[in-house]
Amino acid sequence: MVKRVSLWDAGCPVARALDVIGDWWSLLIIRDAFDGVRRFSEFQTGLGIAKGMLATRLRDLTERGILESAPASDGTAYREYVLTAKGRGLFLVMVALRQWGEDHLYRPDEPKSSLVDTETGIPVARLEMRTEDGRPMDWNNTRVKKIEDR
Amino acid sequence: MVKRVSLWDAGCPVARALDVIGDWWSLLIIRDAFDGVRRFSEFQTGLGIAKGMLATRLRDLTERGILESAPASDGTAYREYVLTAKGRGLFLVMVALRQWGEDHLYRPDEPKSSLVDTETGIPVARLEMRTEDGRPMDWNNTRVKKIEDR
DNA sequence: AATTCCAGTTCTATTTTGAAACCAGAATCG
DNA sequence: CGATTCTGGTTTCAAAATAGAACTGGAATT
Repeated sequence: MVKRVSLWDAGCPVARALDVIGDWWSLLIIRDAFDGVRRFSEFQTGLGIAKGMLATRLRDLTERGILESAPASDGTAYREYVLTAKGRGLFLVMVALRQWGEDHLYRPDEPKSSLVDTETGIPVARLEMRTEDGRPMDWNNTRVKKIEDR
Repeated sequence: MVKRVSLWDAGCPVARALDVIGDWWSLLIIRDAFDGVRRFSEFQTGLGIAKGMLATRLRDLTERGILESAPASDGTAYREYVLTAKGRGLFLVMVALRQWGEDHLYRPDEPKSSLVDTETGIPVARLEMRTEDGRPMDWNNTRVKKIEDR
């Protein structure tokens, strides 16, 4: 069927994640889902995606357990797509992408949106990496440790 | 005539980020770069990517300031590709993807690799989101605030 | 000097995508 | 109620991206 390369079996969690949500549209659909978009037509007009693409993406994301379809909340007989727990788990990925985008992809004079606490309006702090015992950590102090199974 | 869609101008940092690194191969190349891969042939055999694809991806990533090409460190006349500061800024995206992948894409009995401190071997802690004043935060407590500039 | 290695480019066949036309069932209008 | 529009797709087709193989030319190795 799909001749496109997959690195699922390489055993790298990053490769697996990209296998699931690494195509062009998936993360944008998920971003919109985090923003409260639920209906086919909302995704379609909001993203400017072709309907055929959207249909297959929504189906794939649903099959993969990232979205699920539920009866529409407005009482109509239609259905809507909402994030599952697994899908909501991608929020930190979105935040990381957002922070990187804000840092590197805006001219200084360009207006930016920002992510804030709904109640207080206080912005989200930068994500940071620490060891499990709480010490700050830097990318060049890390390595990937293969765990032999069992 | 049919241009591939770009959401750069939507003003969303996530959309911009995906515009730059959102295609199928880029993040995998960047992942390998974080793992110390530098040479064309290393990327190529490591990823199983077609040479033509790799060549255009490396060019694009270089043009976009994520990689830069430098004289080879082994003394030969070849060149190698290394992450710029902007590229290294994607580390948290990788960590977020990795943690999500570990959480949701492995069967319980499957071996996983993990990211640890080079010195101590202590694993990296889970990323978490906090407000700037240090209170933990959840995805459903956030909203995107548009900033009108100037 | 001949051979192999490296980093590509070029070519072609196959997939994927984007856009538009079409469609059936649900909802809305008059 | 019947006619019309809305919703959520599917089908169709051309254009673009991709995988893979063959080819290239300079660098390194023998």
